[in-house]
Amino acid sequence: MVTMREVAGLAGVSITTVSHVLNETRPVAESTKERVLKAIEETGYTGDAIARSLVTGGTKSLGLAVSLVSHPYFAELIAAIENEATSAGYTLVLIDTRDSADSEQAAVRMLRSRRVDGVLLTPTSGSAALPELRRLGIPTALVDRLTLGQDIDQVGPENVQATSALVTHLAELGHRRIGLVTGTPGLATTDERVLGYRLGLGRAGLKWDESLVGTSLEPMLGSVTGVVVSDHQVLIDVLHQARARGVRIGADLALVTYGEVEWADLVDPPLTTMSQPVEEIGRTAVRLLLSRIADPERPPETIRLAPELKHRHSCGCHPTPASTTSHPPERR
Amino acid sequence: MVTMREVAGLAGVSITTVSHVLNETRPVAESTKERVLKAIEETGYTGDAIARSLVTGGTKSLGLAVSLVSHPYFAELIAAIENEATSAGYTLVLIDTRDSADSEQAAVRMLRSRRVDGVLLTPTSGSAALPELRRLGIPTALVDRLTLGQDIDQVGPENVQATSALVTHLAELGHRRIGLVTGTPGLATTDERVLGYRLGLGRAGLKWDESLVGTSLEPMLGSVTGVVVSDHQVLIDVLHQARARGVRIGADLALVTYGEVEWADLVDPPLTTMSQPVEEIGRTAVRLLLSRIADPERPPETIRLAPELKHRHSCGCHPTPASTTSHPPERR
DNA sequence: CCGGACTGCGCAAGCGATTGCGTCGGACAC
DNA sequence: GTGTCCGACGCAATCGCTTGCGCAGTCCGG
Repeated sequence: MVTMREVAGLAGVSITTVSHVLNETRPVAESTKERVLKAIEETGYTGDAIARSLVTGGTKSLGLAVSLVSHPYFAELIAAIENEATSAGYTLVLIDTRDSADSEQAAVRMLRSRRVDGVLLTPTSGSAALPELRRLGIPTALVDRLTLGQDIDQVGPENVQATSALVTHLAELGHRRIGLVTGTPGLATTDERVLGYRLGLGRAGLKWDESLVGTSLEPMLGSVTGVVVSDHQVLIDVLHQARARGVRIGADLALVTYGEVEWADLVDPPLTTMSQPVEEIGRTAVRLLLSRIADPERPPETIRLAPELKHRHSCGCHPTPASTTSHPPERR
Repeated sequence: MVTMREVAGLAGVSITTVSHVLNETRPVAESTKERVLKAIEETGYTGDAIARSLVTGGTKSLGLAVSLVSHPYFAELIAAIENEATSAGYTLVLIDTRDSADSEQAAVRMLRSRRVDGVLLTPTSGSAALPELRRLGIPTALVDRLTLGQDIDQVGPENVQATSALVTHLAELGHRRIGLVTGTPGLATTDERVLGYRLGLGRAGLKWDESLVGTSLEPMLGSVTGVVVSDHQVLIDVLHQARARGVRIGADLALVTYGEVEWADLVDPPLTTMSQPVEEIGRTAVRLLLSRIADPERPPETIRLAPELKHRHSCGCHPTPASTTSHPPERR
């Protein structure tokens, strides 16, 4: 690698000067500056982030510790994060938490030893890494899966009201027995959606029935006329199960779902989905983290971004501008 | 951050000893070793990869420079790569090439300054970064998009024979006018698939017709009875276009496609796809890169992994064990 | 002609690790 | 008792950069 010493030699100055022209940290005579710049050009000098970090303390890098396997919007989210980070001059160090507390712990340790300036984390349930990060005062922002506490920066979708709205929609269409198929139990996101489901039930004057909630459609198949699917992963299962049982979505079973998938309008019937602002979540997370790095004393923020209902046909009603305000027929 | 000095102080030894017990680079008395380990435990010492790298030269990190936006299997690929890298003790530095030569150049510069031990690259067309990497002798492996030359390590799908097989399948079903809808022109992958398409045409005794090849289904809609879709991105467009025009896939138009998407069997009809061994591509790429890092003199390898035909219904034939060997009716 | 202010740079001390070389005891052979 | 060897460990240089301090000139007012 070409070092500052070489550049300095070529330009006939000290490495001090080279450093100063590079960082513009003190005035350098125009003519000298030019010589240095030329030398840099000639040698193809890139600088050594390692050495620089050693002395400055910062690394201009952010750790991204997420669960690669289980994140439905992973690609989009990561792209948004990468963009935002890069344009702020930060590099991303990616590491998979594998959705296990141990891996997560190891991942964070790794990031710590790599001295990242901040960590973007999608915590697993029972995360031990989170308290550790806080104890060490490492700037951290949570993405997508949030904690109940308000004492840390976090960004994620609004789940309670949104899920409630999904239930409400089905109820307004006349459904009285509405099921909920959830994703991985124990995750904050899952819990919140269950909560929203109950809320929606309550608002529609319907009663909670434990047998209508589960991680699979199968058990509730006979007893339900509408179903809310709370997770992308599980959506695919649900669709398979319905097909296997000959249940026609939209006709026999109204379905509304989380997971704005690219194929939502390619299946039959097109899926009515709750679409999350993934990109905005990613962007916001990075901003939050960067602003915390800049000012560690700033009070933590919890940001909930509202998802958007994409009204299509799987809920059983054909989307017309005012469809949800009409009085649908009573069912069952 | 807790440094080796603190640990050494606590254990009552020199930092030299701490370093040696950590790296097992020279024998240390059992009792001393224990004291050091205990001190490490107590302080929560993680080591400082930055400082370590400065002296050792290596960083135990790999740069992953891919196009985030345009990579269909991105999530899977990256997960595979992350896994393999992590289990080899390497960390991933992720950066988006944005599929532009300039961004790519900047990305690689960045990785260079971060002193990654090797680079995994999905080159853009007209990549300037590639020659630079080679000139500097930075270990590099190409993923997914390959170059024609054999003088660099690279892993990707086999495209020519696979595309040819797709065409052959349609031809065997009796189609005489078979179109090709391609992804981004100029990419090596696209070129290879076009080549495979011609090859398949030739094998079936069909003639190349320029008007049957393009990046959109629309123009060839009337004149074609079967179509090969060479890219995930474009597949969605094609499906939309077909739907908009009232063309029934499988019945009016036989379709075979690249892009083994998770929803392939959820649409109607289920899609016959060429499924790429994404995970294996990722794993292999990392292995190739690591082995190059270990032995820079090893001759470069080009590895093509064969995709697998997932036979479903969109090609117009119902998949039965021996369906492709039967004699289908002549069409058109 | 002198002193102070300013401009333009270089010296050298770190940053936190690794590692070649040395030192220091004690065991053992003679 | 002395020499040798070996096991167990510490000293200090080094990696490439940043940055506090200080020094040499120049310019200008008094």
